[in-house]
Amino acid sequence: MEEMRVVAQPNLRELVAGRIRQAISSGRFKPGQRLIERELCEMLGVSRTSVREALREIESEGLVTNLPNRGPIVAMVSRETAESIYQVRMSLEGLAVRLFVQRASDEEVQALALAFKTMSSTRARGSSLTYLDAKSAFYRILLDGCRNTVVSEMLKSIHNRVHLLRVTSLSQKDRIRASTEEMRHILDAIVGRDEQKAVKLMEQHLENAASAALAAIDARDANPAG
Amino acid sequence: MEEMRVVAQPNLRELVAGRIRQAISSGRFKPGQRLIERELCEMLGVSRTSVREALREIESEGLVTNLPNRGPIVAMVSRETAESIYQVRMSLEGLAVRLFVQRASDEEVQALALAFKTMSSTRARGSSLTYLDAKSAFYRILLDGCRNTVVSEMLKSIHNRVHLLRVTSLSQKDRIRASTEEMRHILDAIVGRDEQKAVKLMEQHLENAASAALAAIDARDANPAG
DNA sequence: GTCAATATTATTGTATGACAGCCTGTTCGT
DNA sequence: ACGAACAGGCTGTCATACAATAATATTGAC
Repeated sequence: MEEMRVVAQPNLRELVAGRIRQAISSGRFKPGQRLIERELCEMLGVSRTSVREALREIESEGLVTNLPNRGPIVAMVSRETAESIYQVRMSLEGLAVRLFVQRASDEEVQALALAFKTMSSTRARGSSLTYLDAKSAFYRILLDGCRNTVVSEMLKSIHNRVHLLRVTSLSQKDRIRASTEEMRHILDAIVGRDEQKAVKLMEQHLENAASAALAAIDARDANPAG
Repeated sequence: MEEMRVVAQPNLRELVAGRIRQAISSGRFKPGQRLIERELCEMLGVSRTSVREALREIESEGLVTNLPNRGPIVAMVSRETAESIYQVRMSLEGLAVRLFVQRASDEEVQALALAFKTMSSTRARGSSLTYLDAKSAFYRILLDGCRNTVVSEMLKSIHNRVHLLRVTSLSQKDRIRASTEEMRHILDAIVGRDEQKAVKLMEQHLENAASAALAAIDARDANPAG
């Protein structure tokens, strides 16, 4: 047994989907922007077949909207949809945190604590990019520790859609600081294996996050500049 | 303005996806069965392009699993996955019922009551098919009344995956009766606009449903016949 | 006769080219 | 300036092709 392949090699289409996803999440492709198949093909050096299948996948994640006979555009998240997203997020992250407390090993809890530390220290220096990376790492550990692939998948999708908003954390420095503080408390509850408390704190945290995000959206929508 | 088209005409690929979905949900395609592209093409009279794109869509809903270089099979839901599905379902239907109580108009509540009546009466005569149809109708009203498209979409997907189990309601007659009784109480709470109670009852209901389903799965897995 | 090596086949994964149909913007006639 | 014909771009779908891979059948050794 030379090699145990655990991670299935991704298809070309998976790779393409990943690249497009990243371009959207990173803000390189902006909401409302058309995604023209030919351009994506040239940009990625693959055929329309692969691009189209990748787009179907991303579409079902809600990152892309398909206008009939017009083609795909980067999804534009309305205020209503944003509200819906946050409601679902609250519900599912509540579940996730509860499962994590119930199921995660002490090592996983420790890894989560470390990830939080990294996160809060990257916050100190500027570079909002690495802050988001650290936050992603934090969530990855949380979702893995749940041992529930369904909630994991759904929350990954939800998080991508939240990134699409790109109004939350970035715009309000105060909110980042408060958010980190809230997460510290959540972490404490997790470390103390206090299920109820962790869930409650997570829900409050997301309630606050939602308020901030929705306020930012309202500002955006009121502002003609977009 | 002769006609206000509200419902976008479905693409060919959407139609194909719908047909395949239906074939899976109805049990015509059984878990583990290979879905060979050529056969689907012939069966539906469309090209591989359309079939493949439809399969991508269904795959991301969890109804189909893609084996690398082997192609898609109807998803086989393991006990673990079933547990995960029910945990998520509990969480999201809790949210759904809460939103419905908060937001649904009196007309919608009444429609829900009617749908339940239909459901419980179809239960009296045999025909488990129409019972499931009536149950679908009930849920459609519930999800529409939520005014949260995100939870709606996710629960549709979850319900499809639950159908895939096909061990829940059908196998145990007692369970159907008890389930209907539980739903009656949920409905009562909804009609009374008692949010807390409705959510709690729904969670209990799904807890019971999960127990029954998991027990049936354990029986299935213990039985070599499959 | 059994097992390993090899050939065969079936099917996917991807690319290419084609074309009708739908939008959009433009030009042209009036 | 206003609406109608026109042109271009893009999607939606089909057909075809072919390499890569997995499953199956076949051969051959012992």
